[in-house]
Amino acid sequence: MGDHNTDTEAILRRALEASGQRFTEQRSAVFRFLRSTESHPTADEVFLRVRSDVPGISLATVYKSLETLVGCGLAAKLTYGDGSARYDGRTDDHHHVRCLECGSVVDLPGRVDAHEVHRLEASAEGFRVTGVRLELTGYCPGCDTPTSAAPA
Amino acid sequence: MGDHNTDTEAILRRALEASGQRFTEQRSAVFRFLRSTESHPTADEVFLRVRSDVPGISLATVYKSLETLVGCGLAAKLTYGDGSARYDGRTDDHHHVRCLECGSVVDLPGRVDAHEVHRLEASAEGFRVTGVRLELTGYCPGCDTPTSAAPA
DNA sequence: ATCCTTGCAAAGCATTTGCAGTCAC
DNA sequence: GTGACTGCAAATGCTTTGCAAGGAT
Repeated sequence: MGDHNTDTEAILRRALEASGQRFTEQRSAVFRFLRSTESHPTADEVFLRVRSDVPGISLATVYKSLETLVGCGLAAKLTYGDGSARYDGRTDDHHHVRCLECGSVVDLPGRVDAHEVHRLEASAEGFRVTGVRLELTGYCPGCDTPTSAAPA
Repeated sequence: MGDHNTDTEAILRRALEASGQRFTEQRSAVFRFLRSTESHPTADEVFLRVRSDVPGISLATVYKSLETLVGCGLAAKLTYGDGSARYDGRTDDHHHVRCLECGSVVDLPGRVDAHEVHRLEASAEGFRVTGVRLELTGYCPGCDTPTSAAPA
């Protein structure tokens, strides 16, 4: 059946090799953590967490590793207007809901209809469209309380 | 028929007054420029351009004015992972296409079907959804050349 | 007259970079 | 052995902030 950690490592090795880059403990730990969580962590959160696997790792290396993973197509970078970027270990096409209060980002199970996307693409005259990004915004269960951010 | 500049100024005055803020030449110039362009300028671009109307204006004031406009609902802030935020004077719900090469952002005429959005909202369990953001990415006519960013 | 805004300069923060030592291949 | 990677610290670039002077109501 294949060991999960072994698979993950093999995926990383293959992707790195394909672009002439080297497999390192640091990159591996960052990749493993990203794959293991659905929390869309910031670089700093990855740093804090990965320190338990690779004690001496530096924040700069975490940034570099994340950038490498994004470059290999093994992770995605999510940017909102709220301070730091977040990273997503899921590489399949999917959407997110984001809480405007606490900033948490959650995966959506559904996907926007491809026909709709094509229709919009057709109106993007002159552009060669290569991607779509869709994001819902609102308030998560924990933040949607009478005391915080009451509806208009 | 209504004078366009007068209308724009009245809109701003009303919105500012509603939130206890004051009408100033600087805010007016920033708002006027944002309304007059479809280029989704960065704060710095707004600054450079608005200097011809208000010679002594500072970059800090441009940032503050933009923030004020966003707060009043008279502008929107667009954030991508590429350096600086961009500002949009259109406040109606619409989508964008963004060039991955040069960073230009263009308005899309169409809108994603509301039923599709509701379907996705339904899958965002626990969240109270208040907004959608959809963005196409790709290469604009000027950047989509054989020499730059050849397809895979 | 009140107190919101401005402009300036300094601070803040996330991210990137230069470089010497180290490690993967 | 070679060239890529790491860790450190300094640098960068966008944005925000503190404060005194100026301006809107």
